[in-house]
Amino acid sequence: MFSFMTITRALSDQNRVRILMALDRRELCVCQLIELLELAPSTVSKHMSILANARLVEGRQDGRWRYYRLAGDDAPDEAREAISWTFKTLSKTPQILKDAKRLKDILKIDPEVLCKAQK
Amino acid sequence: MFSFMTITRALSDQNRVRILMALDRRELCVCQLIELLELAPSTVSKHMSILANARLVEGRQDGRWRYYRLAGDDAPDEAREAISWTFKTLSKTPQILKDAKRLKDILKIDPEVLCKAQK
DNA sequence: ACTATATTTCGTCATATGGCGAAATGAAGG
DNA sequence: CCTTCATTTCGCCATATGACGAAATATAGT
Repeated sequence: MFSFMTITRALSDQNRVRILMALDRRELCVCQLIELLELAPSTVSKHMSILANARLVEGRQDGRWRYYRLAGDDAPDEAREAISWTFKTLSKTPQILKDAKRLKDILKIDPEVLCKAQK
Repeated sequence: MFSFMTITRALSDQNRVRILMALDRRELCVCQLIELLELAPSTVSKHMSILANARLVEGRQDGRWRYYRLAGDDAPDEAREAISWTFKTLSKTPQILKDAKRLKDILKIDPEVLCKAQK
């Protein structure tokens, strides 16, 4: 029950759900998520720790950057099922389609440049 | 997206999830849920309105009593899928089994008597 | 080692949420 | 219509949550 509640509480914030959906079939670094959501770095970082704590995402360090991706096969069933329910439900919604479109542009920018531009 | 968030926010409270699970294959009146959760009537009532608003449960008036049951076929797919994910995930957990056991005893008591005893 | 910089942690604030009791509402029966 | 009583609504309080900026941390390159 505890891990279920951790998942539902993680999913109960719109920005975290948008992050989850943005990670569809690719990993993103924190500064790319900052750019997408237009939130402060510290806020996004907090969201990522909540999502990671619920085992919905996994982080990977690559040099100065930290990349996050959706939970893989090693994650608990509960988390993987939550992810597929979320995707099944939201893939075609306006907000998520809008984010996907915006992400296309963000991904064109070299992360190096993107991060610098954020200062 | 809005209705999805309404559902995840409804599911993000443990007492509401316990209520949902208690409604497995039967309807219950508010005073029975009060007895199960040991919360104030006003608190349970609020929880029910949040669950109903998310279309996870439906209410039915029967005399002085109001009965709630899980959303049926008329509910949106999102809600029905949320319910089945919840049941699939939690049916065998200690808290829910404990509640089911306690409910057996509560159901033995005539609602009329139960309500009076709560005053 | 020193500097630059991507991310996290910490402290703080405003708002949201869950809890209760008191009062309002609505249905049944005198 | 008046009372009873199950439930809801309202007002309040304590705590939780999401936001930010400043400071701390960690890594790459010099």
